[in-house]
Amino acid sequence: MPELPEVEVIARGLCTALAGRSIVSVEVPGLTRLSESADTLVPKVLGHTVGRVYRRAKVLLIEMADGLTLAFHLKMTGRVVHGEKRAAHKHDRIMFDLDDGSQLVFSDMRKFGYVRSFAPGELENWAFLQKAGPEPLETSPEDLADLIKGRKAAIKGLLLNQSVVVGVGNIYADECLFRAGIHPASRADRVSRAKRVKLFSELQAVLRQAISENGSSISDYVNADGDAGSFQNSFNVYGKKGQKCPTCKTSLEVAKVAGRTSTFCPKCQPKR
DNA sequence: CCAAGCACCTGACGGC
DNA sequence: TGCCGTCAGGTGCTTG
Repeated sequence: MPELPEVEVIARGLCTALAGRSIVSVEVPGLTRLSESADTLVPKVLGHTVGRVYRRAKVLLIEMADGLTLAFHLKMTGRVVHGEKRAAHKHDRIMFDLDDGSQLVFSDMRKFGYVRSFAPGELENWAFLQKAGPEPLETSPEDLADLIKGRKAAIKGLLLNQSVVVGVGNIYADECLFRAGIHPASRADRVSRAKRVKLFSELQAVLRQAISENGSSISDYVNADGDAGSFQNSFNVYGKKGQKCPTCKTSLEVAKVAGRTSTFCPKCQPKR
């Protein structure tokens, strides 16, 4: 999926494209899993005008002028694309026709993603957001470092844990651990505070750079205009098992950490 | 409380 | 070719 940078890029693109547009009709082709039935979702959104589009954690939020909010979680393969009205494609889940003739399409090959609606004021009561940790780009590296102080879990698992800090997935976890020189399986309580601060500084840098490069496209991700990102060209380690470390030329290795494939340099990211 | 493992889905790819 | 196992950007639930 789209991690924080990808959802942020989609949200920024949609905010410009959708603000002021109203929803004139909704199609639900091959529906499999909305969090509520199309019968109740569709009437709620018809006729509403988009106020703004933004992101919280990895969730894309389309807020209508009256406060009604649509929340999209893209999970692994979800896409939200705005463009000219077209016929439904194979994995399209819900299509919103807008008053200027354009169309917003949510598609999701693996069907893990979902769309749900919140009445004005209800969003803040959503359990998913209530248990979500802080935004990594709106919190100091020092404060983030202190959040995992003393934890015995693998540091990568904590990066991926959305109740610790939001927005980080497998790509950006591996990339910031490499930049900070920390082995993904290191217990957080065995990593010095200076190293932890370094880790979150690097996390911020990598997220900001990824946003500026339109996100990372492995196979599914495209932005709101349907275009791929380019940050995948800047990966140091993610998906590069067996290739040479860009710093020391050692062959990159993989390990399962917190259930996820983790690629790292055994020399630059020593386990201790 | 924490962490691990599996479940949810479809498709792509590599090995035989 | 085809079948089978493995893997994939995430999260939620169950189990220990």
